[in-house]
Amino acid sequence: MDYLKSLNEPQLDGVLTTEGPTMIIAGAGSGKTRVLTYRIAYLIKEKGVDPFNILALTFTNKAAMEMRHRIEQEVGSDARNLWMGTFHSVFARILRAEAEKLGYPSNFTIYDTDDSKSLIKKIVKELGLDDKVYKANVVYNRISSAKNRLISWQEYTSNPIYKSDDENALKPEMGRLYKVYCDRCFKAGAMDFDDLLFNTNVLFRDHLDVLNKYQHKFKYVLVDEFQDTNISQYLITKKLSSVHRNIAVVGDDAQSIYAFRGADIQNILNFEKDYPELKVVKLEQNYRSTQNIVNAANSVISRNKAQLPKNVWTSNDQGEPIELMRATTDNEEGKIVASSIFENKMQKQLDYSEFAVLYRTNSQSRAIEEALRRMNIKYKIVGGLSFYQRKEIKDLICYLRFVMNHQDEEAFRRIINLPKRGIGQSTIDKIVIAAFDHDISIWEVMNNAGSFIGGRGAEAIGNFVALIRSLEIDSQRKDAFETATAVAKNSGLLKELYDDKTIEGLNRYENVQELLNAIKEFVDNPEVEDKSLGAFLQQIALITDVQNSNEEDPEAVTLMTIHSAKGLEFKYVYIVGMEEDLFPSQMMISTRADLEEERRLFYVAITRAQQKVYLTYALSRYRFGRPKSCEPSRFIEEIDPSYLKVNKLLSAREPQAPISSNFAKNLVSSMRRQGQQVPPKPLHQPSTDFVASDTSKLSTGMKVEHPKFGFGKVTGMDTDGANKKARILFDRHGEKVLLLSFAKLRIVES
DNA sequence: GAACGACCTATTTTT
DNA sequence: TAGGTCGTTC
Repeated sequence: MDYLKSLNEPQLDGVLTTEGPTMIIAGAGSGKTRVLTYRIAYLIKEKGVDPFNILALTFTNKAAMEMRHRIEQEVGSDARNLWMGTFHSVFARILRAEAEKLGYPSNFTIYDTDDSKSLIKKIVKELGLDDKVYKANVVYNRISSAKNRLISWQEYTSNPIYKSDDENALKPEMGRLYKVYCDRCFKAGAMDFDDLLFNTNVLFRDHLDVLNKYQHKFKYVLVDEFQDTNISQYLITKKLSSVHRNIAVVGDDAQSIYAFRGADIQNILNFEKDYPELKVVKLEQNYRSTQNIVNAANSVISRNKAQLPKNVWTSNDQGEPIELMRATTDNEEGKIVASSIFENKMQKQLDYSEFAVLYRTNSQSRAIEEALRRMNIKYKIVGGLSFYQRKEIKDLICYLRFVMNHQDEEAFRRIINLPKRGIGQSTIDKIVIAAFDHDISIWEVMNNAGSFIGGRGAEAIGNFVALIRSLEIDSQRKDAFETATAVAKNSGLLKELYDDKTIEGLNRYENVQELLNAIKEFVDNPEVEDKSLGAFLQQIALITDVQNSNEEDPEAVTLMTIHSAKGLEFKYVYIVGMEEDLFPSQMMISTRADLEEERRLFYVAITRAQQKVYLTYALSRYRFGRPKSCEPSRFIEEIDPSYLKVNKLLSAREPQAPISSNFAKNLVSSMRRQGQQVPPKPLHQPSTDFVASDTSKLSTGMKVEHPKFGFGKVTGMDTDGANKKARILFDRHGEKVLLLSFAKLRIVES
């Protein structure tokens, strides 16, 4: 029990209170993961609980992997039998075992967001609706939020409230879209991410024998990041733990930042009502940050009304105050941040990996990236396009999906003519229409292509069907790696990429090889029992994040949104774009009136830092193409001034621009009153490397450099209103990207 | 199917 | 401003 000695009293309480409902409120940096892992280790080692009877749920793959790793360190290979993973992966596993009860094939496909949206786009088109009114994004979000609240399409279409909501929003056909979308997914033998939870609820509601089985199996249920659960997830855990009632939830209401996708902070605020005998443990000691950081964070979050009472404190050093820096423009903000990072690294002898720059929106990364690049500081961006979203990867995966599930419509559309085999849009339309007319599946139509389609199309389809058939037979005899290799080779995908000798083509070929390597690793992993292609597909369908631990670079600064920073920590944290309407986001406040969630987001951002926080804002920022003058964020004012310092060393000279904001004026006068030295405004220096190019100087064939995309080639010109834009081809993740740009280019070669 | 011109749109994000 | 998309033309 040595491992328990390092814990403080409440942490120990959190570990030892194994029986009955427990809620662990874990402040930022309070050792939450530690308590969770030790709790599981304690159950297994000291209480002799079979790992098979423990269910531990997390939100992200990263969190699940980290916890599994740490538990393995404590309890060894026993941990293998733990039921631990993300909500989606655990319930996908259960659904796969019980799929037939819901009318799904056990090898059902999991649609990712791209699949779902492209299906919605098609449905909108097929129903003859206006795709500007029914935007795929909006429809998807509406359906998703209904599913997350466990509102089926039947309920949705019959409830007058939703109907009048949609009518008021001038989207009266939303219910119909919801229904058709569900029908199509079902026919395709596919579940989207939300279905994995929705259908688990259906399964447990309609099949009490199944519920009963899992209720008795899972004697101990643990939920991490509980503040992020939605209703659907909450009800599943509630049902599962209703027999043994050993449910432990761990979370921090102050860090609930996912309401926009259905997370309900009420789950954590009302947990006590569902479990009157609830034991509440509060982890309030912060081990991560300095006193200044903890206190500043507290002073901000205490303004929220909806929260559980707690007092986060630390016995760490007082540390340096939070430092506020002002820039005149967004580009200058980047420069200030870059040079501050450089100075700190040199003075304190730190690695660049100990710095993070956090922003509210992804678009803010541009200015920071440019500045870092100019100073030759390496950086990595978290988020963005993941490996599995790259075209060539998704192509191959869709092949694999279709081999496993011939009903998978999205996969079918993607691969039917890839590589080109003479099956054009008209043939595809014929297939889909025939399937619809005869109420049979697309696969059945293709199997009888002669009678439904005829002609040359039928022959091409016949070859395709034969290919898929032979691959299917392979998949029944061989493991995932052998099957995938056969698919890549026999489909002609690999050859097509191999024949492409351009740099991008080589890249794509390597990416496909990398995917095959990943499958090989999966097959060779002794812990994996089921080495079939289906098992592999199930696993990767739920991996969506880019985080690749072997890509760790100690010499790179991390750039990311605040959302993706959750759960991480850095010595130095720069929070940029501290401007009203940007952070807090104007949209968030005007459409959802949710200032409190924005404040929690700010809280999350500050509490990532171990040693020091910098806040920066610009007086002017490009937004939607136009420079816009900005007010400093209200969150700056909300920090107790005793933990805040205004930087004095930004520049030696007074700038020309007048102080434009009242807040800045007030700040300056209050500093003068307190006898502090007022910082001079920073000097604006126009960039010399990348100048806004006069498009008349550009012409087809020129090689240009873009600060973000690197080198590209001008392929032509484009008229956009009164402007001329250059059309430039860049290579991004192996995909060609056409950029229509008329600024920030450097001519490399005419 | 590339090239061209015209037009539209614009959070946060895990699974 | 950056970026996408779509119909028309060659």
